[in-house]
Order: sequence, then structure tokens, then C-alpha cells
Amino acid sequence: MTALDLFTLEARNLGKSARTKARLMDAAVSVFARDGFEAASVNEITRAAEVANGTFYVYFKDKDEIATAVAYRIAHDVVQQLDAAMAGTSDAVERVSCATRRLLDLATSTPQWGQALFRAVWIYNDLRDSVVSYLRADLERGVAQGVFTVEIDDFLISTFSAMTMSALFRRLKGEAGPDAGSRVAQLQLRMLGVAPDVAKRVAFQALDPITLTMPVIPRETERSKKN
Amino acid sequence: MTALDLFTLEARNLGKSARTKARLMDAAVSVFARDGFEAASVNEITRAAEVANGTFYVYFKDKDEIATAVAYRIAHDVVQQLDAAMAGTSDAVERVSCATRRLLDLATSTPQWGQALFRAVWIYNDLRDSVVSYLRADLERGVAQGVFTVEIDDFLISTFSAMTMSALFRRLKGEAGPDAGSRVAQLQLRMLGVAPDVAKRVAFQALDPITLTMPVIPRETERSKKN
DNA sequence: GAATTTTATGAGACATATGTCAATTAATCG
DNA sequence: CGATTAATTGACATATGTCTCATAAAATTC
Repeated sequence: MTALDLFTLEARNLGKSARTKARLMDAAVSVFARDGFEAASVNEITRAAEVANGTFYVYFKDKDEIATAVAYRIAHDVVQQLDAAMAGTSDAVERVSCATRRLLDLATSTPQWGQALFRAVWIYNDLRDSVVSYLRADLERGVAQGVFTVEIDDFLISTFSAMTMSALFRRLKGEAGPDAGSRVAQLQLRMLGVAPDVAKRVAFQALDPITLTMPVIPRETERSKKN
Repeated sequence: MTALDLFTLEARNLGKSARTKARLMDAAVSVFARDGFEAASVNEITRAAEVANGTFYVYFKDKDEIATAVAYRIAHDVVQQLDAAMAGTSDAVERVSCATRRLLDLATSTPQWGQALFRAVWIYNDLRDSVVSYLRADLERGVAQGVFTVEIDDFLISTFSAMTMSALFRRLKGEAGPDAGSRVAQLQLRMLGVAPDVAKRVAFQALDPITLTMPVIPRETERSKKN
């Protein structure tokens, strides 16, 4: 329990078991971020959550189950915030650039989540698909608008994602500065066929920063039936 | 001991200890390729090499040591073959495109090595630097020739590498076909500022395939002094 | 505040990994 | 071939991890 503990925060008005489960998930995030999925152990997670080893197994079948739960929750929340942050934009060039920059902003503003997301994306393929679900549509929109001159398929999307993930990785390691998002967006736009000067302008235009926030869930009125 | 066992092949005329060491390294390659560096265990490696557990520690201090040995050898050999294959080319656009395509060819022709290289590159940073050592020079040459309109620095190089690695990854998983090399090279050239039609022509032009080959080392005359 | 239900605990059975070492087997040499 | 050196072996001490379960503690209900 080191950093923001967003799950615990979200569950603070819920029943005891929900809070314990949230503690475990926050602990898992920080252990996964530190050690990676492979190296992480249930023992480490329970130690970080300050609960007994056995408690873990009340809530999760095994390490895989909590890993999946955490990864999908993070991806879901990030995608949601991303969607919200781009609601007003319809220009394909701007949307594609924004999405990349926002994702980097989010991941950097909550590095543990960023780390965990990064690790998870390399493990759960369908999760990557969901993180970039908005992407395909925007790319196709750009082709329709005549601003992208490239064939949209899985290969392109995975190349595009790899660029974003690489920037995210460097950013989290401190090897790239705050302009990492703009720089990789610029390169992506050029790759897609946007004129270099336009790519530069769009990718570097000002963008008000956003950070991850969790909804506050009101206290349950009746006893919670599910774990 | 599943596939090509290149180290064993290379050591077949050497003394017994060199052969055993080579067996271990080949086994390590295949275990690393299958399970990744983290998940791999010394036990798995000795089982794959069909030697006793204790034998491992005669040749390597621990898992890290064999991992490093294997990774650096693979990287070294791959870079060498890559260099040789591009000796005749001086045009920067062609060199950059060739390098990417050749690397994919090599890695695909020896999937275990490709896998191991892929994994290693994510772990040993200096190794990635060595694999892409030729790259920076070629990129700068392209800028000097006026064909690349982009700023060359670590960020660009890591983005560029990520694209190659992503293609390699998909290729090894069977999610991309033989044209993966050409496709990613095309995207890379566009990103660098090469005109789309030129990028397409260069990236897809015919290239005679190469495969990894190991030198055959003649039998030692005197007893080998070193392990 | 006693009874009941929910939640948490940690000892323990089992599994697997690491690294060492005395003993064994194989290879080489004179 | 017998002696000597090189190479291999696998049992063992130690460590870490997984998952279960009988029991304890805490929370809730009546």
C-alpha cells in the first residue's frame, strides 16, 4: 500500500469485504508494477495489503484471477476517461493525436497504473484490443476524410500501438520527458500520411491535462450479497 | 533440445565440456523462448539439456549468467549476419528498409532465436543498443542525404525499434505473414519522411532471403584450458 | 448481550526452485 | 592397463511459494 490506492478509495463506503478486496487489488497493482506479473507472488500481495495469506484465497482463486481482475478494471477505467476527454473532438487527426497524448498523460499521472497497464497489455491480447478500441474507428474516419493514406488492418494497429507503448515505457522509466506524448503522436501522424508540418502542429498543440479519478460509490443500503 | 541447436552444432568438434556448455545454451534458448526469462528455471534448462541439475553450476553461476551469455551471443551473431547482408548497400533509404526486413527474416528463419532475441531485447538495454547500433548511423546518413526529415535521437530510435519488434512479435506468433518486414519497413520510411510511393517501392522490392548460419570451428589440437 | 453469520487468520501439507558437495563415472595419458 | 585428471551426478540443506482448513475474531442481528 504505497501510493494512491484508487480501488480502496472507491470502496471506502462499501462493506468490509469489498474494502478488503479493494485493498488486495491496490496491493496487486503496486506489486505487479514493481515486479511484473510473473515475478509477483501472492505472498507479496498479501504483505503489501497487510492481510494474512489465507485472506487472499477468500477473494481470489489464484494470482491469475486477481491479475485479470486488476488488468481489466484498469483498462476499462482508462478507456472510459479517454473517451470522456475526447468527447468534443471530431477531427480524425486531432482525435488520433489526442488519444495517444491522453493515454500517456493518464499513465504518467498514476505511474503504478501506467506500469500495470503496460505489463497487462503485453499479456492479455484482448485487453490491448479494448484499450485501442476507439483507435480503429478514428483511423477509418481519417481514411474517409482523406487525411490518412494507409491501409487500416490489425498489422497497422499493432504497429501504431507499439509506438504508443514504447513511448509510455520510456516515459515511465524517466527516459523521456513530458513531450513524449507529442513526439510519438507526431511520428504516428507522419506514418499515417499527414503532412509533416500539420503533424507537428497538431501533435504539439496545447492540451489541458487530465488525471485518473474514481467515482465515489454511495454506501450500500442493504447487505451486499456478492463477495 | 527441440529445434536447430545451433550452439551444439557449432561445438560439435570441440571438447566435451564445450559441447555440454553448448547443450545448456541451446536448451536455455528453447526454454527462454517458450517460458520467457522470468518463468524459466534452471531445472527446466537442465531437463531440456538432458543433464543433471548439478552440471549446470559447473558452467554457469546462475540463471542470469546463462541468460546473459545466450542473449549476447544471439545478438552478436544476428548483428554480424545483418552487417554482412547489407555490405553492398549505401543508399540510406534502402539500408534502413533492408535492416528491418533482414532482421525479421533472420528471426523468423530461426524462431527460437527470434523469440529469445525478442525477450532479451526487453531486458538488456545495452543489448538493444547493440542490435540497433547500425541504425543510428543509417538514419543520420539519411538526414545528411536529405531523404529523412526527422530529428534523430534516442526517442526516435526507440520508437523505430518498437515498430520492428512489434512486427517481429506478430510474425513469430503467426499473426502476420511473410510481408510483415516489408509492411513495417514501409511504415517506418513514411514516418521518417520518405514519400509514400518511394517508401512502398523500396520496402517491397525483392530481397534474396538469408538464414542464420554458424561457423564450423575446427577441432582443437591441444587440450582446451578454458572451461 | 447472546446467538448467528461473516470475515480473517496462520499453521501446515505439499510443491518446486536454488546452489553445494562428496561420490561416481568417463576420458586421457604415460 | 593403471593412474590421473576432467566431467557428471543426484541427494541434500535451504528457501520460497501455493492453497486448505480448523479455528479465532469481528460484525450483525434479534
